[in-house]
Amino acid sequence: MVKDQATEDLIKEKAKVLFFQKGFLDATTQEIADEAKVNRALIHYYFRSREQLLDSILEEVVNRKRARAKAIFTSALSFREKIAVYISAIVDQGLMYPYLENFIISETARDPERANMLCSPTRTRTTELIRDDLAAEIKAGKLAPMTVEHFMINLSSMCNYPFLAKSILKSVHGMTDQSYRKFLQDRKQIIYRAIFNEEMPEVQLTPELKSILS
Amino acid sequence: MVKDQATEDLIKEKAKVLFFQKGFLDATTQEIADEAKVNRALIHYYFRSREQLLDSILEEVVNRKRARAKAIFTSALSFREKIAVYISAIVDQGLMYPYLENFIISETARDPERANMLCSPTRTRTTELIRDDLAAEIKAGKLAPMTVEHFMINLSSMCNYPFLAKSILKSVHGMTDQSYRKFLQDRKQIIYRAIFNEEMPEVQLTPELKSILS
DNA sequence: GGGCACGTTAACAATTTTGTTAAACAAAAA
DNA sequence: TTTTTGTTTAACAAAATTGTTAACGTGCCC
Repeated sequence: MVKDQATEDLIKEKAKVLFFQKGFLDATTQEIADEAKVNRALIHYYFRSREQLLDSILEEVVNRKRARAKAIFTSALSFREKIAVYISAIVDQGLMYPYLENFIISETARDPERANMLCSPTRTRTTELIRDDLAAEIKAGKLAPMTVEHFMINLSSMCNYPFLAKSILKSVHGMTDQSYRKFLQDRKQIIYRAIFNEEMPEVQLTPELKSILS
Repeated sequence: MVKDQATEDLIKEKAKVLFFQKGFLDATTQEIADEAKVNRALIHYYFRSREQLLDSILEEVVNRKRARAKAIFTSALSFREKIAVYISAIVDQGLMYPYLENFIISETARDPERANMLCSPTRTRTTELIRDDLAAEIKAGKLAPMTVEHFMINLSSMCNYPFLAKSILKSVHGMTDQSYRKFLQDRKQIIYRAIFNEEMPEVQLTPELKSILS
């Protein structure tokens, strides 16, 4: 024997390519196996069922998102710099994995239990990491009063929705792939301005942040 | 003979209940037939295939959205009032049909051709209806400069995303159904303020608008 | 080398799902 | 009453999909 973990990782990796990059959200076990060039039975051997493979992928990707958010929001940056980096990270991630959000949305909609599983109370809540910073901004009169929940959702709405609605946007505004990507790049500034009403600062990333965001 | 159009409408109607309200986005033809209490073959008799039933539903719902938007944006209201009404209409629609956006997003992602079909160049583009108003606001210095595309997407992102991410939101912030609905009501003001940086006005709807939005 | 442990494969079984069809049926027209 | 037209039904066929299993292969330890 020589493969072991390697095969399991390969299957997961190729499944993610199908789901997140090729957008084939209802890929069958056969299609996943083909993509990984392995026998379909191996998927069951390693993951028991298609469902559990999806669970495993969903959990991994959500944890990864959480880890990135945590790294950003516990960094030494100023509040507004953190938000700038966060926006940029989400948009960049969307450009790299265009259907990742579709996957998360559609899987949690299909079975809301999954959302609970992923957000157990013991996990770090991103909202808690910015609650005080946000309150300070508001108290200083630099931001219209709102709860941290509304703030976070304004933020993630504007970052994520354009990826979810990709085909509609492209149709409605007659965009090519090229101009769609340009549009998303522009959005980084647009989103920041929509939130803070000022220009987005250039942020110098620490090596640590750089590596976790790559 | 007595049914005809009635049966066809019934099937479509019940399918929409399944998709938009119960959130069963991958309902089978059998499940649709059960919901409508008709024989499954009738679905094929009237709609030929499951796919064409979905097409028909998707087209209807997108046209309906477009018609509402057009009614709002061609009304006699001021620009900011129009936006206030638009926000309110979208959120209310989401409360009524919680999975309608999920349906649109997942169907257009599954087959981007559909998005083209729905947004043919001959259709009225909502963006065109507000382009001039928006330019005037910006010129008057009442709004940060941005293209009408970014403006519209900021708007629809903040309105629609909270419905798409419903289960995640509820998990992350520990919301009940009750508090989730309250949260969405609050968002109307929050979204308006995020865009215009001022309180949302009370708008008196004309009877015509009232009827098309009901 | 022989046996062990694990990975891999092909074949099979079971289920689900879509789409078709021929017959039954019901109302209106002739 | 018979015919005609369009609707509804049950039964069937075909395809797709998931999960299981028994056999096979391959390296490794003794």
